[in-house]
Parts: sequence; structure tokens; C-alpha cells
Amino acid sequence: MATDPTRVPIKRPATIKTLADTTGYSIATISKALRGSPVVAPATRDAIFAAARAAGYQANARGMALRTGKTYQAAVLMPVTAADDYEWDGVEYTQILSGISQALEGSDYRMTVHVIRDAADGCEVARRIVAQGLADGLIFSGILAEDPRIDFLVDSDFPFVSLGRCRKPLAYAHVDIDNEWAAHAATARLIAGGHRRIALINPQRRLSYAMDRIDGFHRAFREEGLEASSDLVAEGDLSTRFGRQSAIDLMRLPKPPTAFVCVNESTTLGVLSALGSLGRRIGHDVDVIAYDDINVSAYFTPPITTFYQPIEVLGRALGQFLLRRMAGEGPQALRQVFRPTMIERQPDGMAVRPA
Amino acid sequence: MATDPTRVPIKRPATIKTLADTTGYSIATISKALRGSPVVAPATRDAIFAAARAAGYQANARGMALRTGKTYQAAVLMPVTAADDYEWDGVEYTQILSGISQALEGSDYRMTVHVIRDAADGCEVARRIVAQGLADGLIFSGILAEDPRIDFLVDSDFPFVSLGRCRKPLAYAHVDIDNEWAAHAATARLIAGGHRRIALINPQRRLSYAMDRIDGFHRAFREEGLEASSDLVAEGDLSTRFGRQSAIDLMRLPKPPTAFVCVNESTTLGVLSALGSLGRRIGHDVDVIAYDDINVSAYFTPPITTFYQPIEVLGRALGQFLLRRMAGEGPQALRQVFRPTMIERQPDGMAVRPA
DNA sequence: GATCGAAATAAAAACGTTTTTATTTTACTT
DNA sequence: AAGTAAAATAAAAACGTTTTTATTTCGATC
Repeated sequence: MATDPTRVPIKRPATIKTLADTTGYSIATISKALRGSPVVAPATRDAIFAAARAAGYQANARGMALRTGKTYQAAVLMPVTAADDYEWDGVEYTQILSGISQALEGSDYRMTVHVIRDAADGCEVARRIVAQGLADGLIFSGILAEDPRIDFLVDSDFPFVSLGRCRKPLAYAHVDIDNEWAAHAATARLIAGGHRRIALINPQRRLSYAMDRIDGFHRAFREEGLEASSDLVAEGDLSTRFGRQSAIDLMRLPKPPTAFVCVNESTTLGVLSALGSLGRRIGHDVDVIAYDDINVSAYFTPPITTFYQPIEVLGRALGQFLLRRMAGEGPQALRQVFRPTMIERQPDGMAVRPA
Repeated sequence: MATDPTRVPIKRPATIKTLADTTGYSIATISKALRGSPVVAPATRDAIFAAARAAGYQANARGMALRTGKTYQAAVLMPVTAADDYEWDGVEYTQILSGISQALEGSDYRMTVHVIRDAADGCEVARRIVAQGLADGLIFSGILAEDPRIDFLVDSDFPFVSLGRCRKPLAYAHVDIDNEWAAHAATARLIAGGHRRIALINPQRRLSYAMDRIDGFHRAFREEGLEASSDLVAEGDLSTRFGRQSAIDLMRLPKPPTAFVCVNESTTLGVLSALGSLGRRIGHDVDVIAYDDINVSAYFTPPITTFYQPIEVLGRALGQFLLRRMAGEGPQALRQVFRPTMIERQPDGMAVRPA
């Protein structure tokens, strides 16, 4: 069959060899010039750059990858819960990815996302990424008190940044929220408002930040010479369903809580849903303070007091730190712990209520 | 400095050359055997496989990529809204990515996520992916009525699957929700309930599915011999803030709506927030029906009737279709349009209300 | 028993880089 | 003007594959 004359012949993209032909220099010189090596004369460098621009030259990532052993990929482990469930969960990851991507913009790195089902899966994926050299760096979250991924990666000297800290005194790059401080601040506010029976809706205790939150919760009581309402700590996944069920269970106790401290916006929604079903009114019968990282609590009815930290900012820090880590920088300076801002939307005090 | 004797020497991973040495076959035979080529004798194939397993051989992705020109990457364009905003938006993308990732599991493909700011950005990124061969296939959403990405990719014969359909009669693989049907069903239900002033909270009209929804909305009125309340169609981004502001504006009209049809869960939350602020009670003063793809509406107070389609399922279809497309299959059979399920949580009728 | 063809395997080339080593050119010193 | 060092460039090797082409082996045919 005859070739279609209207179809322009697909001209293969310019390579370093093409440029060598057009400029008359060797491929070695071309490569050095484009990488900005000082050994090549300024005049030839300019000529080569001009030729490269004219040819629309773009370095072939595969060739570079093979030669250098680098992948120019930053891997991110994204946790998702069981597949047949479809509960509202992990919604903040969109913002995390957005932040990381912003940080990577302008660099040569691209972002690959690896979905993981649980901690064990995450550990296996991390090992595979290192063993097969699937990426040059790694970002992950959901840090356990003793996280095997951190142990492994520190040990194999693989660049990574964690969103969250483990409880071992290791040197590694990380970004975190000051959960101890936030849980303390929320609890203290409720205690100051006259609450004594305060529920803590918390993640599973093996998660490092769950323990941080419990620490802060207890410290708030201790500082007032009170004993923490340990029987009111609910632990589970971060789904809306869990928040709802926990609140229902807690409100059925002989001495139910008068206030809730919630770990995130999705459990909060569940708690509000439960209290609504039970006919309890927020700010009248019960108070709720939440941590929020996607700024949604302002739209709850009624709006509630939250500790807010836009998580996209943490995502950006993660990406920036990873770039520096992949460039060879040590982990010492690459740590940042954010304190969320309190956004007061309710008085959160028992005293202000109409009898 | 002396090398640490406790440190095991990092043995470089097995390559095809290593296997050639240990087995005595040539690298060509090794390669053919591992790819399952029929030209190699069964006995040698078995021997080679055994040696590969023993050595823990894993094909080097970079070598393969360079030789074959393939990347073994499936790119996904993830839209995010303006960076300094942090409104709750795009939360469903976690589920989409999860679904795609599930479909890719077991294949040789990995998922790269490219964050895009707007339609123009998306177009540019798509072009770069094709031009630089950054991926072997592409998935994207937010399809415009006339989407330049689809035009371009169809024209360059690059494998892709879109989440949503454009309004041009082109042959391309896609997955979509039957938005015309869903908007019609929601509107018809409200009309049957006695509503005549119905507001439609919709995305920007340039989005293809925004037009689908308007079509369904109008058809529902037309079928009853009524005229659609076109003045009650609000168009904007899909943020909670937009939902809230739209509802406030609409309720201030001389003849405000008695019901709302909302495009997604985040705008719905905004509408409910607005109605709550204005003292209107859902199911008493006003009805709200929404489309929901992350199953969160059950937790609103009160729960509202929704059209529900778990978007992770669409994500899986996207991934499956892309794999087949990248394997060389034509786009004809790779189309699927999902009809969401109605979940009735309110009567949604004016007649049932107490006077 | 030489010839042929098929089957099996080996050799070599190629993909596009970077980097090490080698060569040429230039500029300086004496 | 010869010698030398430095600067600039070129050549070649390497990264790990796949694929095309070449060679060997072996049984069957005449």
C-alpha cells in the first residue's frame, strides 16, 4: 500500500547523536555541554545549546536512566482501605499529592503513586522499590510507633521523607503535625469550658500519632489536677462510619461524654451524624472539637471549632525535603513539625448554655 | 579507611549477563527464554527459569525501557484547584487512583500522577507526555464539551481512556456516568413530589457532563409539560464554598427554589450549610437530592436522597480499558457508562409535609 | 554419505545516555 | 622554535535489555 502523502513523516525526536551530526561536535562534548560541564568551551557550549533549542532536543529519560541508574521518579505510598468498602476515607491524599507535585515542579523528578492496602503491604512495596530501583526516593505516611519501613530505609540508606514520626530515636527526614500539642489544646479548651467527661475519637493505637494524641489528651487533664476519662477513648479506622458508631456507643454509656475531640474531618462527620440522630444538639447538649486538614468543618451544621492545618503545605514540605535528600543532603536539617491553627467557631463551654 | 567487615558487600542485582555466565547460554537465549519465545527448547527454558529464580533475577526496567521504547508507566492527570485556596475539592480522586491501581496490579505497568491546574495545563501536560514518551498510556477526567486533549490524542493515536465523554462523535475509549439520566431522575422525583421551583447546582458549562445534566434537568420538566426553572441553574466550581454561596443567593430570590439538585457531595455540603444558616430545615422547608460518589451523604444531618455510584469502580474500569488499549486493542469495545443507584433517604415531596 | 532444512543457540547491533580515557589543539615558557 | 602544560574535544566503553542476523547442531532425505 502506498504511504499517505498528506501524512507528514514522523520525524524521530532529536538525540544527542543528531546534535553531534548537525553541530559537528562529538556526542561526548554535546552531553557535557548540555549538563553544564565546565570543561567545554563557552563558545561551543552556546553553539550546542542553540542547536539543541533549534532541534527541540529533549534528553531521553530512558537513556539517562539506564546510564545513571537513576529513575527520576519520586514514589509516594498512598494508603487505601479495603476495596469493597467505599467509605469516605483518605480524602486528604489529593491535597498531599498536590503539594508534593508542586514541590517537584521544575525538577526532573516525576511522581509515581503506589497504592497500599495496609502496613504490611506498604513495607513490601517499599522493599520492592528499593530492591528494583523503581524510584530514587520515597514518601509515605501512616507511621507506626515502630515502623519497619523507617527501620529498613534508614538501614539501606535510601532517601525518604515520612509524613509523621515513629517513636524510635532515628535520624530521618520527616514532616509532621504536632498532634500532642493539638490534642492537648483541644482537650484543655473543653476542660476550661467545664467539661469533665471528654471523649477522644482516635486512630488505632499502633499509629504513632495516635499515641501523641493520647499523650496530649492526658496532659491536659493532668495539668488541671484531674484524671483523664480513659474509658472514653475510642480507637479505630478513620472512616465516617467509625466516627458515627463510636459516638453512638459512647452516648449509650451510663455516664456519657459531654464533649468530643475528633481526630479528623471524616470521623467528625460521623460523630455529628450520630449526635444528630440521637437528637443531641451541638453547642447545646454536647461540644465537638476536631482536627481538620481540608477545611471542611466550617460547613458542618453548626460549624465547629477546629484545629486547622492545610495539608497541602505539608505535602510541599515533603516534596522539598525529598528533593534535598535525593540530592545527597543528610536528614538532620530536614524535619518540620507544624502546629495547626485553632479556628474558634463555638464557645465550647458548658457554662454558656441555657439551662 | 578500612571497609567495615560486618557490612555485607552489596551484591549487584542479577542481570541477564549474570544468568548467561551461570547457565552457559548466551544473553540472547536468556532473553528469549524469559520472554517465553517459542524458539527456545523447553529443556533450556526450564533451566534458565530455574537459574533466574535462584538468582532472584528481576528484569531491569531501565534496560527494557531503553530498548523497547516503552515506559511501563500509565499516566493519570489529576486536577487540583488553585493552590492558595485549600477548598474541599477533588476528594474523589483518591478513589479513582485506587481503582486504577487495582486494575494495574499484576500487570507490568505503574501509575504516575501528574497534577494539572486547569484545562490548558492538562493539554500541555498531555502533549509533553506524548512528545517525550513519558508514559505508554493516559487517563484523565474533567472532559470538556470540546476537549482538545481528546482531539490531540485520537489524532496522534496514543492510548488513552477518558473519565467522561466529549460532545464530538469520535471513537475513543471512555468510562462515564450517565449524568443525563441521573439529573433527569433526580429532577423528575422532585417534580413528582410537587416541586416546581427546582435549583440545579451544576459545574461550569464548558464541562461536557454539565451539559448532560442540564439536558436531563430540562427533559424532566418537558416530560411533565412544564417549563424548566432555568433561572435556578447555578454554575461554578465544585467547592463547598460555591455550593454554599449559590444556595444563599438562590434563597434570596423573590421566588426562591423549594428544592435543590446537587452535582456532588462537596457542593451538597455547602448547600446544606447555607440552608442551615438560613434556618431552613431539610425535608421540611426544602428538599435536596444529590449525586454522590464517595458515599458520604448518608452522614449528612439529615441524610438525603442521593444517586450513588462508587467511583472506585469507574477507576477500575479506566485501568482495565487502558491496559487493553495499550495492548493494541481498538477503542470500539472500550466504553462503559454507569447508571448510579438511587438511595432514598427522604420522601422529597412537598405534599408529605406538615403544614 | 553428502546435502539440505529445520531447530537451537550464539553473536552482534541497537536503544540514548554518561563517563572514563585518549587524542588533538592551543597557549605559554624558555 | 622547541618543549610542555593546559584546554578542548573525540573516542570508546558501559548501563541491561531486545531483536536481527549469523552460526552451529542434528536428523532426515536423496
